Amino acid sequence: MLKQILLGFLSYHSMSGYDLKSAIDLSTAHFWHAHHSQIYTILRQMEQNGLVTSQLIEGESQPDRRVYSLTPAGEKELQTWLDRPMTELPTMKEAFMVRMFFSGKRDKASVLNELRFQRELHVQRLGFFKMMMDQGLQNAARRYPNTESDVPFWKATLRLGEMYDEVYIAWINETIAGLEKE
Amino acid sequence: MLKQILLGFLSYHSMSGYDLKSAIDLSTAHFWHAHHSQIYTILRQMEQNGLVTSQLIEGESQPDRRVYSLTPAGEKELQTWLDRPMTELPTMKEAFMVRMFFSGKRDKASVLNELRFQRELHVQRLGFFKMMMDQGLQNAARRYPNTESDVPFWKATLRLGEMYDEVYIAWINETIAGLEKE
DNA sequence: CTGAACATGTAATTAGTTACATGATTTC
DNA sequence: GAAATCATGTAACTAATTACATGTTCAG
Repeated sequence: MLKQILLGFLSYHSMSGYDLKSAIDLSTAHFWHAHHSQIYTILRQMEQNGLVTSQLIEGESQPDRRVYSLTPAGEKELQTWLDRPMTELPTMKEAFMVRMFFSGKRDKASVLNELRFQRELHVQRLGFFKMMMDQGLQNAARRYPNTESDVPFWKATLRLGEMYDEVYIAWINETIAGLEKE
Repeated sequence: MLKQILLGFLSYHSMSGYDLKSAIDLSTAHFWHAHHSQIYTILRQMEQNGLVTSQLIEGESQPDRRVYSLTPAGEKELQTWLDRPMTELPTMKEAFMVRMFFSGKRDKASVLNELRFQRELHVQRLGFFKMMMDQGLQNAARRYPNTESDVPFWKATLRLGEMYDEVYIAWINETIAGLEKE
């Protein structure tokens, strides 16, 4: 999956591993994140497979950068993947639910604390999503050409982030209320 | 994470890898699933580390079963994990959002089809959640002793599944409407 | 007689995380 | 003078997926 993300970003324009890491952190991280180590590794791999090419750009005062560009093969790979619709439910991995599932014998107060802490984290991220919705997206779109048609889709993924955190917060409130009245 | 799930289920009562796989499919799969190959591998691993013990039970007409039980060390491991609250947001991996994010240049009709297909899948799963909420949970709790205090937590994770699918369906409707009016 | 359910495993591969490793420049 | 940002990589390890492999019983 990370391969597709890198191909996708490189289809907007050429960039370095560092740039890709920043782009991911600012946009896809809430539904798919990556460590820089994995990004650099996969970029090298894709280069060997002819999906991207790289060019080392020497910086005088800044560190050198290795800038990657899509090859026609890489572009085709991305298109092929996009053209094959997903026909299953995406699988989730939600560590917090695992904890909740097995919390029946835990001290109730500490479960409540953990829930409140999680709620705070979701509230914070929700704020970030709202801020991005207002400002971040416009800036991103202006920076690069030919991304007008992408904006509604970027916005849609952000919107799910918002809705998800809202529902998660509602779920925490409901769960806290349920535990307290027992 | 799967290790904790296996420890958690074994804390209810002893069971085989096959049983664990079924239990996961019926309960935690929507927030954490596992293939049988991984389950069997981790059980062996945990046995070597002294967290569980196993006993081969020969079946005359049925195949042999290897039944695993928690050791005191395993129980302690589970408790230690439960007692250390989660202080970060759980990381998500949502392949469908990756597709959406990069769908700006796709044929609009095929994106709409994919969205409608996903909606159908969520509607189906939502039905399953509602059914489990009504019937499944009671049966599960009755089957095993000392799980009364766990029921509200099982229910809570199911409830999040419900809420999540509901919000996902709402998001799909919103997204389809947005794309259609463009 | 066909498929589902029962039942368990290994091997190969891919993906992802954590740790190790370095070093300049800019901002507070 | 310290911390953040820029910038790239490798190594070790853990986790997860896919494929290979086998065999019985029961229901329709």
